[in-house]
Amino acid sequence: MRFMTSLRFIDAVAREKSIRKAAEKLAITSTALNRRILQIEEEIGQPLFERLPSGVRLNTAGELFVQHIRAQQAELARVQSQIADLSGIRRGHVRVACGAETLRYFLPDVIAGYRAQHDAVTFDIKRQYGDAAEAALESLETDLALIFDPIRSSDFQTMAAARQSVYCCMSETHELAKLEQIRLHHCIDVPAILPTALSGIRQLLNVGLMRRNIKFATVIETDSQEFIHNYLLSEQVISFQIPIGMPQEMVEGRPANGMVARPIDITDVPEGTLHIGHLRGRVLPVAAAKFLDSIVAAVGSRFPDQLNQ
Amino acid sequence: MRFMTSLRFIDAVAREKSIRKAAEKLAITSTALNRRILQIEEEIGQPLFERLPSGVRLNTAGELFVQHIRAQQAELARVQSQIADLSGIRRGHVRVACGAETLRYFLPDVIAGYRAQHDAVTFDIKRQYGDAAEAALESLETDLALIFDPIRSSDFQTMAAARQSVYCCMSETHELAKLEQIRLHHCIDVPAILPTALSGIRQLLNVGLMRRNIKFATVIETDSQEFIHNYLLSEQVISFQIPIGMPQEMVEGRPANGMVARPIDITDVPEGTLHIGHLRGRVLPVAAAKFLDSIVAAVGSRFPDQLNQ
DNA sequence: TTATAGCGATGCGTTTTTTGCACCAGCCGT
DNA sequence: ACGGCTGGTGCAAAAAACGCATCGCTATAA
Repeated sequence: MRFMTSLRFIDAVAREKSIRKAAEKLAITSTALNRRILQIEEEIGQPLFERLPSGVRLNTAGELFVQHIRAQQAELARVQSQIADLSGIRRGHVRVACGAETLRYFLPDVIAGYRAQHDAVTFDIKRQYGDAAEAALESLETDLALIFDPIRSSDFQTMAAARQSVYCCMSETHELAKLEQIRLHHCIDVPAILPTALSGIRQLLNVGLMRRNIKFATVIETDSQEFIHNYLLSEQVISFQIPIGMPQEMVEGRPANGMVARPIDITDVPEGTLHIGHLRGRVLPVAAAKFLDSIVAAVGSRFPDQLNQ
Repeated sequence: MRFMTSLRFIDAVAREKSIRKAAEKLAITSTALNRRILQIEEEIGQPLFERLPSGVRLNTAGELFVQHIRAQQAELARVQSQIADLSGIRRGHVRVACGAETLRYFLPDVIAGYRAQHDAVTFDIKRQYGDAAEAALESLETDLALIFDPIRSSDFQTMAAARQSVYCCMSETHELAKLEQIRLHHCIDVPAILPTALSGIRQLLNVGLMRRNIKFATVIETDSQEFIHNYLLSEQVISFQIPIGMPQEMVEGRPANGMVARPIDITDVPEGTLHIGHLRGRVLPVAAAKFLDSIVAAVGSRFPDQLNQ
């Protein structure tokens, strides 16, 4: 979009906090970029950036203006999507921020289902922890977020929610696999591989551990579910997951790919909530709104007991 | 604002329904304007205008896009005003649509009071009947509206309201001036000068006339309050007005400039409501918001019995 | 202290974009 | 059939944007 160029440039400089760096990313020279910015500042009537020896930084006016630019970009995207929609071709682009839990089985499934009907819609999936996802929503970098506990900002509008209890995962040959249900005291000094402290699952676990004053023998801490998944088969360790992050047969207690899952007593580790929603007050582009409908429907069919708004 | 040029042009063409006419207004050639539009249409991916032999007309996509352009312009104005505001100088521009009633005494008074404090704020006052004012709000051509009955659109957000009963105005030498209160049957066949059928006052009068099956001897029908005002002194005719359209002493029954006002029994002619507000959901520019505060305060002090929201 | 490297700003010649003129094709009412 | 209106197009001139070289400044390192 030609008429957005200057605005996009300002946004880029605001992000990079440097004209030269932004210019490089935008594939133009710093002088051209610099002059565009000077020109806009002149039109506004006052500077938008503070000039520091190490680069630039938004001043108060700049903050306001950049906020406007981002809102404007999101609005334009929405209108474009709406226009594309009425010509029959449902094309568009959806940006999703989600945690590792939904990334593994749930999202690929829902997206594949959606794209089977609307193959002109493209996706941008970003794995982000709760607060980063919320920040991305607020800066309009993302349209939808799937966050597993906790929600901090009141600007998050939940469109669907699912209660999720924590399961203990391990190789089917693991000692604890013989139990129907796991209590935390079973896990004392059992070698465990845990997600990082930022993850919602980890935070729920911590609640239980603190309450009962229990410690795992934490072998590895990682933010890679891929790694956890593979490692469970290489050593007799336990790990933790919520239903939406597991294949259906594992949730039902049967082994899958050599692994099994056993529920943890909820008196030991409380349930968490998976929140699915967007920035409060935002009107989503058509594609994003329709895709959100798909997600809500998918959550509803996988967890029919849940109350969705 | 350089980056808005193309958008402003499209808006102009949409208004003029002709590229050549719009080009003339914008002081450029039609070819330049034509090419800008073709370019944007190409970027959007589909035409925004239908080409007719007599000019152009927005198609559905164009409607959506122009709506976006106007919202975007209003938003930009708001942000600019906000930026200007934080640099201390409260400058800005406020666009008001109002009926004839508030135009005479009320608005000049409030605006003068406001400008005494903020002389960098400029005003654009448009006299418009109710539905035209509401349309102007919706197309973002105006910021505030003061409408005297009835409100049709649910997109109008009332920020202050005042109940207003109708008064009968006449020369102080008029026969009816001797009465304390006027009943409609007093006015049978009395020569009267009336506002046009679009005015709120006229509509309230019609209610009473229909109910009692009474007719005035309508001498003149006009939309000019100025004319009515002057004519009352030239011939023994009656006219009608609401308190906000009269000087204080007239409301209290004393003569002003050779004229007096007498209340009409509200069982004959119902009270109406003066609505002051803006487009629902719209965030007003700083100047407009502050000025609205002034209006609300002024209404509150003139009509202290009224319930303002 | 000097040297250096990084930053944004600016003068100037070049390239790209936009504009205006002249003109075309189509439609409408007379 | 005509004149008058519409939007669209080829081409040359005007204007804007761009890239290069360079300046002044500051922070960091030697």
